[in-house]
Amino acid sequence: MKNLEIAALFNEIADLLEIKGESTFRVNAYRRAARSLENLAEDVEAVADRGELDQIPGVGKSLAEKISEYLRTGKIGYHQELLRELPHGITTLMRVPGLGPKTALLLYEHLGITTLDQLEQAAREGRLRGLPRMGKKTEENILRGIEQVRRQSTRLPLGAVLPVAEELVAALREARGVGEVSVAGSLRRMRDTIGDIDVLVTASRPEHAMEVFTTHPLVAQVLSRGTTRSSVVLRNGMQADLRVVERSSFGAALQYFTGSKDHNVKLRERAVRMGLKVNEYGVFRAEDDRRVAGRTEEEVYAAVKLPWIPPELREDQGEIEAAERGKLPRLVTREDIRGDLHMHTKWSDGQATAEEMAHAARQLGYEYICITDHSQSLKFAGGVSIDDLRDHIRQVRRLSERLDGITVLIGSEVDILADGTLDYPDEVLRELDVVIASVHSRFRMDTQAMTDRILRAMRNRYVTMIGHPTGRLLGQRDPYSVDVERLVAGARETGTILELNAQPDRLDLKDAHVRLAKEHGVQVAIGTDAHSPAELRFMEFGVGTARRGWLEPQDVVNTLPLKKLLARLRQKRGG
DNA sequence: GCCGTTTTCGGCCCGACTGTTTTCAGTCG
Repeated sequence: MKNLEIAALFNEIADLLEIKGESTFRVNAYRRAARSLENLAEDVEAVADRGELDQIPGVGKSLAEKISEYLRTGKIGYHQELLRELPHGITTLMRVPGLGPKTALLLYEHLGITTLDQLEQAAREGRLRGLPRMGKKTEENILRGIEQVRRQSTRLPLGAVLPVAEELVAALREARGVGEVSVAGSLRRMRDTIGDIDVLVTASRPEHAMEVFTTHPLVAQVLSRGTTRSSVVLRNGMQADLRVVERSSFGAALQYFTGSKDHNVKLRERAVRMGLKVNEYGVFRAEDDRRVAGRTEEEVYAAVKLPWIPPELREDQGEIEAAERGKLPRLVTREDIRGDLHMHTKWSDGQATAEEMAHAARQLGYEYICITDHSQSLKFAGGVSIDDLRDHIRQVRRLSERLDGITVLIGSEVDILADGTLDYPDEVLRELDVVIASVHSRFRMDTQAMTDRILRAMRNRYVTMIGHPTGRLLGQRDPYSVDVERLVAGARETGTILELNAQPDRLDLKDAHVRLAKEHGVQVAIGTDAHSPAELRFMEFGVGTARRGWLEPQDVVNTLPLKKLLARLRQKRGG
């Protein structure tokens, strides 16, 4: 999969063009195409083979040609040309917050700086302050910025950020004079990773809200503090922004700062065509600047003749067109979820008993759960022997009889062995309600072998679903090399469900793949893979990702009531 | 460089904040 490699090259070309002072529109064209490639569910090579590169949003004739060139030669000539004018390292300077293309060029031309190390040294020696528009303060900011880049250059998983954001939101809700409070940005869109936290409030005393925010115990450093916006760095290294907006503009500001950028650009272009102007203060008539909307998001969308669009869809992936035609999906919600089919207990590497998990699930309002401990070969995770599994089956059946208000099913998360066979024989699998087949070993196979391996497991009639189908661990491990399109096609053929694993560092399948599954009529099961009662709450992250993949309740098997679920689970076995 | 209910040229978002300046450039979102 060369999607990310090409996206990175386009981003570097954009940086280089920006440093050269090229038209921002041209620069943005490269950035937009890069984002498109990052979000593409498909292998760009497959798109190229079909001759459909120019169908990718933001990719026209010129960029399609550059993509083909890269696929052919592993290089982009234009990129090489730019690198003959400017050194590669100069773009890394732009990763320092507050340091943009103009400053990068200045540093290079005057001091020959092309690396963070050189920049740090120059700043420490006080050599920056002699340059135009550079003072002592800028020097200090650059040093702090370098530290920030080194400490944490990547985005954090949604699951690590949401609790922190909720703490900030709670503190602001309690602050005197604060009215509305909402997170915005990628957090509100439930992206799998988050770059920074955006919070919006209305406040009768803005300075007090700013005080509460900038002095919160989670704050490590205040970057800026104004009357309408303040920025801080939190203890976890992440940046957080608070904006105070007028009540009459709250909806417009929320829409604006929720993004995504591409969604907003398209929305504003639509507004312009309708003789309107959309900004963070409201929707205005172009002719006389009269405000026609702004208090709520619904109002803003209505002003451009669209229904309200759920934040999870706002990625310019066809949602505006769907809204226009009244074809927005009725997205699945947490309340639609009736049970959780993937969790572990003390029988393998979990922390609680089956009964404790069942009680916790009942608290969440579930009708059913399924206990799915690891299979025998997964020794380090306490894999269950066949004899023990038979005992567990009896115990869970008794437990389910005994408990009121919830049904406990028994299953297993069975290893897919290197050759695609399973870690228990069929006569054991057939006694289980749910068989989740997962890859936990031999990650480094090539695409063909890995895909064949999983497809073989799918062809087993007792395999209900494939667990965490791509094996990624956000920020820790890349997905194993697998052809998701072939997996989806295989799932479709065999009637196998694909899991959307809701562990915050997995979220696997990811949003784009979830959508691909839906488009091919493949159903998904959202499972938490919980290893403790508390982790059952990870369902929220899974639902967020499902919504980003446009899933409706009927696309998710664990929205089914128990009877229908059992029928669905038996379907593949042929009754 | 892309894109099209203003279609093959001429748009493409724009306001807030900082640090330096003495009226604004650079950066960010």
